[in-house]
Amino acid sequence: MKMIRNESLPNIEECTDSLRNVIDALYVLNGKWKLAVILCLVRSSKRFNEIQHEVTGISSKVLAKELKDLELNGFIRRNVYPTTPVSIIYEATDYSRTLKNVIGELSIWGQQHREKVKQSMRKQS
Amino acid sequence: MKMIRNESLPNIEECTDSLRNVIDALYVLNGKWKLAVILCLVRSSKRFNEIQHEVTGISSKVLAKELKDLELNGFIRRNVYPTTPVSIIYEATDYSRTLKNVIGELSIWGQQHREKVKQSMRKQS
DNA sequence: GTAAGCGCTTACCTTTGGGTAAGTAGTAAC
DNA sequence: GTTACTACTTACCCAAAGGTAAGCGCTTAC
Repeated sequence: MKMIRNESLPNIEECTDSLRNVIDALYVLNGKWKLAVILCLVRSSKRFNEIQHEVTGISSKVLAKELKDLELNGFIRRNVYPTTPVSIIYEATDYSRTLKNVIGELSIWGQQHREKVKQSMRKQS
Repeated sequence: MKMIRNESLPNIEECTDSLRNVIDALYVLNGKWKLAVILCLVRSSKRFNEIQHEVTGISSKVLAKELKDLELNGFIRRNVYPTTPVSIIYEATDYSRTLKNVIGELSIWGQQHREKVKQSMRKQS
C-alpha cells in the first residue's frame, strides 16, 4: 500500500527520537509570551513593570507566571537588590542565548511562510 | 534604570519583526500532532487509516482536523483516486521539506535542553 | 493620612485543544 | 440482508491557557 518511498530519510527510530526532541523544544518555547519575554530580557535586564510595559498586552498575572516558569527552566535570573524598597531585576542567562540558532531558523522560516500564505490568499481572491 | 545593556543586539524593530516571524512559525508547528503527521507523510504517502495507525494515539476526529489544516497550509496534498471505492492518499509536498532546517535546530536544542533538565533534577535530589 | 508605585496574588470567566464515543454514507463481501 | 471497511462527522466533555479586575503588603511622596 505504501506507494511512494523516500529511502534517503532517516529510519523510524531516528524519526521518533527527533520528534521527541522537537516536541520538548516546542513545549518550552510555547505560549503566547515566553519568547517575547526572553527576547525583551536578552536585550537588557529589567524590572517587572518595565517588562510589562515593553511586552505590550501581557497582564501582570501572566507575566508573573511566565517569569517563574522561565526562571525554573534556567532562562532568566531573578536578582533581588537590598535597596529600600528592594529592587527586583530580571536578567537573561547565557542559556537564553543558546536559543539563538533555533530562533534564527524559526524566524527565517516564519517570514518565508508568511510570504507564501499571503501569495496563496491573493490567488484565491 | 536599565542597568545592563547589550549593544551588539539588533534594535527593537528588528526584534519585534523577528518575533512575529517566530510566532507565526510556532503557530504552524504547534499542537500535539502536526509534526508527527508531517513526518509520517514525509516518510511515505499514506491513507487515512494508515496514518492513524502509525501516529499512535491520535483520534480520527483530530487527525481529520490536522489533515485539513496541513492541507490548507500547503504541507500535504489530498489525492483522490477514482478506484471503486475511491482511494484517498495523503502526500507530503515539497513545502513540508522546507521545514528541514527548523526541525533540525529544534531537535538539536531540544535534546540538549532535556540533558540539562535531567542534570538539574539530579542536583536537586 | 492619603495617594501612588512596586511586585505581585486571587478569583472568576472564556477560549482553545484535545479526548471519547457514537454515527453515517457509500461500497463490497458473504 | 447483515456485516465490515473507509473516511470521516457530530455531540459531548475536560483541562489548560490566558484575559479581566480587584486586592494586598510594603514604601515613598505630598
